Amino acid sequence: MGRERKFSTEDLYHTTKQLLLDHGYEGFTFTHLANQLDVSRAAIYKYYENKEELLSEYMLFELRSFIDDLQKISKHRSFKNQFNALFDVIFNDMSIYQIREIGMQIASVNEKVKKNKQALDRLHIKLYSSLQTFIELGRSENIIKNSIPDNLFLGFIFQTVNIPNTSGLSHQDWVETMKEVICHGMFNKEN
Amino acid sequence: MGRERKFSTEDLYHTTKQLLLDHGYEGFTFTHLANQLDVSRAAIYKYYENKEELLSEYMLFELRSFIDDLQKISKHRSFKNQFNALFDVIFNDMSIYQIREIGMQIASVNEKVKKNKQALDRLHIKLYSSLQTFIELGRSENIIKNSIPDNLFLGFIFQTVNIPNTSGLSHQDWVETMKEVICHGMFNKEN
DNA sequence: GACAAAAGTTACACTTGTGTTACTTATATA
DNA sequence: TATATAAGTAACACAAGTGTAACTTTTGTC
Repeated sequence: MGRERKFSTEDLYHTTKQLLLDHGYEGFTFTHLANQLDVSRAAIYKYYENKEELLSEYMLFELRSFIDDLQKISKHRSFKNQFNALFDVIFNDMSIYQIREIGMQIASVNEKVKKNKQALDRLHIKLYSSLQTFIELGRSENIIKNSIPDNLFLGFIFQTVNIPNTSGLSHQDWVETMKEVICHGMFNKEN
Repeated sequence: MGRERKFSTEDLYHTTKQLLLDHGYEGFTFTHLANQLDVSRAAIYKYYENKEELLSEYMLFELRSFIDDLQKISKHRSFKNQFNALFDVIFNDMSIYQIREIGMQIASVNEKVKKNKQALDRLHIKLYSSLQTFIELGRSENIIKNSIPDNLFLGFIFQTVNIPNTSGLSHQDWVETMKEVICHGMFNKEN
């Protein structure tokens, strides 16, 4: 019972993401959010005590769905296939890396937020260990260079997502060139 | 004449940079800045009409000194030497890329800010054309792969700066590994 | 020593955002 | 159809940031 909602959780998360990417953590306000959703600000307080609570819940959602996508990668047997699948996941939604950085700014203003942040930490470890097995596969297949530390390998892959494609290349060509660079570098072989 | 200043422009820029990196563009306030500098907020208004004016002036300073550093690179003859020098410049101050992104958010609130932003645009073009000749040298020496667009080449180099070094490697080793990856990729040759 | 000028402060009016309370509106179901 | 209940709003008190005007403090120079 009760009346129909004017905005779904999906609406809310979508708008939240947009506002975070446009204005950053400190620029994100309930006032903006309510205006975008075309509801009163107080309506949002029916569901979340404050901005930290909303953002931590949103981050949990975002990280969970990203990990879900990542898990599917392990279904591929060879490292090469997993590598290609990873790129598909990352380039499917190019904002995970930025969003994750924003998530770290959330202050633990109450117990619920504290718990959400702990849950985020646990998910983060899960994410990392999921990627760890991916890297180990690459090392056992003797594909990844031994001189490269794990976090450099991951950092490189995740940072490439943030390079804006202003080259005129199609998305597909762009991603392929990116892969080529990550695998074999930007210099010709003899150098 | 007049009394001694409590804070230098250098102090101000240094604190500005720190606040920008810590709180982002929307989190940067005159109130914070004044507190950090241990002066009254009104004192800052003696020199800058508003936050946009201060930030655009700061950005000009930052970009100018970066371009100065870059210009020195062209003194090296070979592409390889220029490439190494570029890395030294970029890793000397790892925040340029982030700062530049923040600079784009400045609103043209008055004529002075408008002019500063135009000056920033011109400097940005100067920066890009300076890097352009660097890339052209690399292409003419047949070192850079033809398949790689200019902006991907530059994007890769500038994004690597943002990868946090949590590997335990020394700064020097980290930078060297980074170079290796950019030049020849993360995969072993046979793959 | 007086005084111009630069540097700094205090205080005020204003704007934007927060969190809460008391209220109204809509709807499933008993 | 009445009614419990969930959804939504309006309004208030408060906090933080902005921009400005009137003031005081310091210092070099005549």
